[in-house]
Amino acid sequence: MTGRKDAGAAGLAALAGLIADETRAACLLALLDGRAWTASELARHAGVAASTLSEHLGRLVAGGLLTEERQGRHRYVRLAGPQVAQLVEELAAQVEPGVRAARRRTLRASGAAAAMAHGRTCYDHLAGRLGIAVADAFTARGLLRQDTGFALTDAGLRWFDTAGIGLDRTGRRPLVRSCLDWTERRPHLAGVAGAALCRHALDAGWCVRIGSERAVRVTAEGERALSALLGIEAAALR
Amino acid sequence: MTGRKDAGAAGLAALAGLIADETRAACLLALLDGRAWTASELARHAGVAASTLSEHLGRLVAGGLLTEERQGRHRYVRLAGPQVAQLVEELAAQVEPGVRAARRRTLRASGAAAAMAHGRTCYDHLAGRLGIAVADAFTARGLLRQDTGFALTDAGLRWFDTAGIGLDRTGRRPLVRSCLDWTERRPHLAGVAGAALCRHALDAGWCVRIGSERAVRVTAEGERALSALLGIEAAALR
DNA sequence: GGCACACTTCGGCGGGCGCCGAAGTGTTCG
DNA sequence: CGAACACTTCGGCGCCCGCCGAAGTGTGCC
Repeated sequence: MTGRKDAGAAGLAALAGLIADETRAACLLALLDGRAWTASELARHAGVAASTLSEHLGRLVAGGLLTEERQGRHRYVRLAGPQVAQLVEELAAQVEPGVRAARRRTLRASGAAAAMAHGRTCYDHLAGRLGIAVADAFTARGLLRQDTGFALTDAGLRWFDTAGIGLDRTGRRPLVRSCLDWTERRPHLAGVAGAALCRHALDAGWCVRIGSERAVRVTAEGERALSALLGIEAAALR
Repeated sequence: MTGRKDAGAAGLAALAGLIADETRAACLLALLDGRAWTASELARHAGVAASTLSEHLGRLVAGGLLTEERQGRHRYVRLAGPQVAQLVEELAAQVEPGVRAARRRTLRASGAAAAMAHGRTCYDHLAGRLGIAVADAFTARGLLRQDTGFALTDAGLRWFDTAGIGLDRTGRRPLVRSCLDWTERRPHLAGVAGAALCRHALDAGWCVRIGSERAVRVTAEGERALSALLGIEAAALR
């Protein structure tokens, strides 16, 4: 080692460099809703010209953070997978302590922020107070073990089975993973199980998306289901 | 939302920007050994002038990724905590797929790389084939559950107790966490338990550091202990 | 006290990157 | 077919950032 840099350093810097731009960061955060956005939607969201955003998308796709899907004159992009979502989440969670002051400044300037804190999706699973309530209920009922790590118990596996929520255990993705919540600073349920639960909650009408953002609202039917299946009191969701 | 960027985007970009420089990235990777380095050591390691590195350190400290400790005319820096190590690890793990080709090019150019793949520390816990062997042995003996997440079992807690390795469960840090291994692409044991085990392994002479890098070598005594306590065959460590 | 050493500050240089608007390509729709 | 639209490519501009060497500050050693 004559003083030259590590081979990995260049790769690490390049990957971080993809995120190290405010416009690209805004795109990645927007795409955390797990859906596909068009280039113009992202350009409007980020407040830059279409031509500028086109170049950004090119770099993000080339760097493997996004995948694209062309349909006619539209270019749809989405996060390349759960690993990318996890990466962005983790970076964002690390940022929060510093940004908290700013958030306090804006106070509850927007009702949108309040709705996000209340309940939202985090790529493909539930987050916010709703996500925390679910994770806590799982833990309290002995379905999820959080004291010595983060794993479903056998009772937890049975719960998914009896609830009729199938878990695909064939892939490489972990069955369950903890994901640090931005707003609550506590872990919620991610991984295959978290995604399956979220999908079921949306499909079964337990909660519905608010507007075009990531925020979700629990329906009356959802309150009944969460109370019956997990013992979550409706009050805890408000 | 008139088209202006999210408040979080600026923070995310700023954090990523700290890592998005090859010199700073090389420093962070070097500091993954969990020890404190002086500014000149890092400058030599990264191959830049002392003045250049001084500025980099200033930014990393200001950004909260490093903490510094002045001793006389030396400036010692280290990673600010396990969260930072985790962040860098995760980014680096994401990079690997792309860098693999390059690694294959250099082949086993350096024996140092082979030693690192064999066994090393990853901030404060064990990694490499050694780390994987330990995690696998834990799992095979029913001490660690990896199929439904990643958590110690009650038997696992007892194992630490009888081995005389204390676990501090008072802090905020999770007792156990999975950490994706760069070289093996499989999870190994991190968190409080991983750190305690690594510390014990070094203190008890189960393994020793090779040179000044992160690589470690299992001693004859270590082979006996790992065989007796975890049923790890010495052959699996070579 | 004087010298060696670790680190910091400063000015200056060069390169890279993000931004835009204008022009070009391909798609959809009337 | 022509107009509207989504996206891309290209020049050009300006700024920021990483680099260095030289000079300055503080510490430790003889």
